Amino acid sequence: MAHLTNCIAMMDEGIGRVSQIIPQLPAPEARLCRLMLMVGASLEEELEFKLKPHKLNHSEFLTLMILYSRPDGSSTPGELCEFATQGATNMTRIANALVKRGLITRGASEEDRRRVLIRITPAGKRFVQKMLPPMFPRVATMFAGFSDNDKHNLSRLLRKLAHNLDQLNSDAQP
Amino acid sequence: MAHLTNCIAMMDEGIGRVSQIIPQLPAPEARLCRLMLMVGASLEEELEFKLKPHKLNHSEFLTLMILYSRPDGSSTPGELCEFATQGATNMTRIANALVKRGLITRGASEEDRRRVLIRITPAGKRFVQKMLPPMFPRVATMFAGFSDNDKHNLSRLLRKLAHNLDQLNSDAQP
DNA sequence: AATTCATATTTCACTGATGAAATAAAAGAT
DNA sequence: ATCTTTTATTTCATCAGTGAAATATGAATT
Repeated sequence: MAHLTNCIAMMDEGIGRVSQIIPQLPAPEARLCRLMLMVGASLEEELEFKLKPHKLNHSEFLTLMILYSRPDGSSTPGELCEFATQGATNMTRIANALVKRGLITRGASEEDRRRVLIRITPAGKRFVQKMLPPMFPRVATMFAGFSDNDKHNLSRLLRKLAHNLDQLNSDAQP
Repeated sequence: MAHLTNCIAMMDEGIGRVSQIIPQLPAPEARLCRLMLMVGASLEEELEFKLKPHKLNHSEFLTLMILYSRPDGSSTPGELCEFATQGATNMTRIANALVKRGLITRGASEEDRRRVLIRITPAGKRFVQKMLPPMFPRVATMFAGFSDNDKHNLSRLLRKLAHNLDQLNSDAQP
């Protein structure tokens, strides 16, 4: 039963008590942080759960989806590293796995022959088109009871939060 | 520079193109999912980063904070497992680590002697009171530009999402 | 009192991810 | 032509987390 709801209730009480001991605590913001962390982790779990039957992990799925979403179905390891937030070593591994399953191909770029061109195969496209639709119902259920306004607002606020996080991280490495 | 913002822009275009190929895709919901995942992961990173200097990982910190936030400063492994979303094996390890550092103690419960009573020590309380305040500025910065209304809305929407996720997971194991 | 259940720990093994440094190949700069 | 930089891969070593099953102890049930 209601695991997240439980944890959230407990967190609410906890932060309430802590902010009595430490009044400088920015309690509403701390609550939002914890909420984001809990819900984010739960969502991550849910995703990995849906991917397991297809023998994909999050990074592999993300990489494949990036390629699928490209007009020409292709990219380079470097670019994929950035968007999938992975180190180069890992991207090599991910590509290895996807190549082995025939979902992508690796080839040398024409213009710059240091670069490797990664391209989704027809089989890769079919694979995505087959695995994606069964996820839709659960995704829709997650946002059951959200009005269009709610969705718009959540989107706006998450983007604002993302922007602030980028600021934080750019100040860190000058 | 703006890593998250970059990834988000790319995700927006990507989902736009995918939903042209697969019209049944619930695009706004899929965008919200990806946003949650990206921002959640970034927040997680930020937290681990702040914890590193104190040689704590997320679970250890969370466990310590739960104890700190209790009126009597105590709990049991079983309860901590639930709220920290950890297996029993792991909780034993976490407790070991915190005991070794003198932040908590382990003792047998009076009422039920199968149970172990875990209690934060005065040193543990001092530790928390010392490590917490330096985090406040960064937490506040994350929500810079959020009106009270924004915060209230974000909180409300995250809780609603959490509730829906709980539903999803309870339907799964009947 | 014997059996079953609940709680926590220990042992063991494994998986998964990670990443630094060395290597290779090609482009760009001097 | 040589040196430097960019890009990707390989090698190697680890680390972190995880978790199932066996063990130990005490409570609850019969």
